[in-house]
Amino acid sequence: MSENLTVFQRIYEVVKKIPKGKVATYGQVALVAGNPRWARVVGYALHVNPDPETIPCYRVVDRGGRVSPAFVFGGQNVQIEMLKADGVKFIDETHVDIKNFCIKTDELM
DNA sequence: GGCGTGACTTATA
DNA sequence: ATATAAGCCACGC
Repeated sequence: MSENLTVFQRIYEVVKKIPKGKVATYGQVALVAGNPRWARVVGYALHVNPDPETIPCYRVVDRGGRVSPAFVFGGQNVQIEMLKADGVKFIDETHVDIKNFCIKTDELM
C-alpha cells in the first residue's frame, strides 16, 4: 500500500494528519513518511506544496520548534499568527513551545 | 542516467 | 547565541 505514491505524496498525507493545536517537525514527518533522512525532502515537498489550502504546512516547524526563516506564505509572521490561532504557544518570537505542542510520532501513523 | 536544488539535521568553531 | 561545513535524499530538467 502507498508504494505507488511518491515520497512527496506520503509527506503530504502525514502533514494533513497533524491535528489543530499541534505541530510536527520535519524529522517527525519524514520518519512517519517512511525514512528519517527525508527531512530535506520534506522541506522541498512543502516548498512545492501543490495544495496549500489542504496541507497545513504551517504546522511543520524545524526540530527545535523554530519556524521557517523564509516562510513562503507571505511572511514568517503569518505562520506564527496561524499557529497562535491554533492554540500553539511560543517561547519567543520565532520558537514554538515544541516541548508541549510537538505531536507524537505514533499519532501520525 | 546525471546534475542542481533545497521550508533539514548534526557537528564544529 | 550565531555561522559555516558536510551529509542526507527525492524531484525536475
